[in-house]
Amino acid sequence: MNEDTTKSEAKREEFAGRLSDFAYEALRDQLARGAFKPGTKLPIRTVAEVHSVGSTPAREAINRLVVEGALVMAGPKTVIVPFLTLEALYEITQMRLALEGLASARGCRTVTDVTISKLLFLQDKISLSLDEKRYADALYDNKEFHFTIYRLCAMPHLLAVIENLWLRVGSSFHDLYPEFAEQRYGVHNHMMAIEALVERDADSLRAAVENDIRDGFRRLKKAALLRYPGGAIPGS
Amino acid sequence: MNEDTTKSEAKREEFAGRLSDFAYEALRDQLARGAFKPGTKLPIRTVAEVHSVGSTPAREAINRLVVEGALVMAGPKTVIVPFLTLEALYEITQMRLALEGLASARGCRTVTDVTISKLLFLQDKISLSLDEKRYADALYDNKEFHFTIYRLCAMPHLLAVIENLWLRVGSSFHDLYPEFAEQRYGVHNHMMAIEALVERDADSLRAAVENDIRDGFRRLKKAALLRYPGGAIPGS
DNA sequence: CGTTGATATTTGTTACAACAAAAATCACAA
DNA sequence: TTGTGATTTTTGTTGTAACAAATATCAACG
Repeated sequence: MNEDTTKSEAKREEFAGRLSDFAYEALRDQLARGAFKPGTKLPIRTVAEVHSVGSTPAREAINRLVVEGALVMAGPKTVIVPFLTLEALYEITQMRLALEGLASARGCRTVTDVTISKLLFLQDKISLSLDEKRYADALYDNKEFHFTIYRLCAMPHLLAVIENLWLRVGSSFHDLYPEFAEQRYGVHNHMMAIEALVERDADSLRAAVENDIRDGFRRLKKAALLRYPGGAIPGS
Repeated sequence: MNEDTTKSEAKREEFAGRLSDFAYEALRDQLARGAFKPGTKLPIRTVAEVHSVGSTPAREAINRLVVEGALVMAGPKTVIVPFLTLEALYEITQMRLALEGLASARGCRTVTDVTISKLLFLQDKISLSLDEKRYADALYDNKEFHFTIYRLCAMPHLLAVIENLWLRVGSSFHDLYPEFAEQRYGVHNHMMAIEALVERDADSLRAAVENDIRDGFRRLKKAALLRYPGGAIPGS
């Protein structure tokens, strides 16, 4: 655990539902935001105390994230935030290309004007966030942009798998925002995607989405190599 | 639970490792084999008793399978073996086409003669099993055939996701063996795949694998519709 | 200064019990 | 027979404690 994990007893008290879900969502959001440095250990009792839940819900939340691949076991009794090797990042990127390409191509024909308006609105927000160097906001709306497209295909199981892939790479963004986002990443690809949607051109849409994913991979790779000059990011 | 779940205290006693893992593997193998009828309820205490473990490991095993999508929640307190709707089956098939196509195309160039021999051997076993109507054995070796190809690409994360997709459709095979396997399903596609590997032709290999997946989907659909004439298999 | 080995601490695992909520049962009425 | 409502049973959730195993600590030694 690290400095970012402040006791959130207040939030927990107003949370309706299972404590396991509360702990899971709290941890997952932190991971997606890159709040943890790769390698950070997450012991049950610490997670339990930080989020003001018993050890059973804490254990359950951690286990779930391990099953989803968002956390990994570094020993028989140690769960850590994963270091993503370049190989692993590449694999996940290949899966993203295949599945997000599929989702966007499938959804293209069902697009409506309100969706296109929403995408334009989101793209404006992203640009503004980048201008003001609010990288976390930009990343959040970037995700919303993508999933607004993917939701068009109405394939919930596919969506769930894609969401899982995003979660897995999320933890790699720790402290990489500036380098990652510096060059207005994605703006051009996003506009291409919107144009493809306007024209109901599934092939163009898929191409734009794939370009965006490849672009993101290159940028993330570059930013990571800048921080871990050894070559590959160690671990897995 | 049903007739197939006999107390397996003996196996549990000789099992080294966490009881959660023991319970998980036991349940998962039953699911993959289609041992449960869709809709079967799996209460914690029952699973615990059947596999001779406490309720904590049983709960953990069930939760893990729910996260993996192999079991689903039918109510706030009820976990069941999922009914697979035609829509869900179609979605998973689309993902399989994308990911297993990716894996086979990537692995094609690294194939060796020993792998090809293994595939020929497996295909012989499959044919023999079908001759003798040992459908479960045929299905087992069919899986081994596919994953022998997929392992060639050396992408463990991709493999894990594919394995998960197989697990999710596994439970739909309950009592469908005869209809599903009757027409020597897959023989031709498998031979095409082997020939493509011999020629190191990635495109042909991908095509053969995709054909096999589509064929399986059609057969499963036909067999399921035969049993649930209403149209779609209800639930999710 | 680095290694090794023993000791102390931390940590995951599991069983269990109490509680609240959901699901099943059953009787009764339409 | 069917729907409905109350009652009984089942079931998931959570906290806790005991245990064993792994990890961290630290001192002695090369």
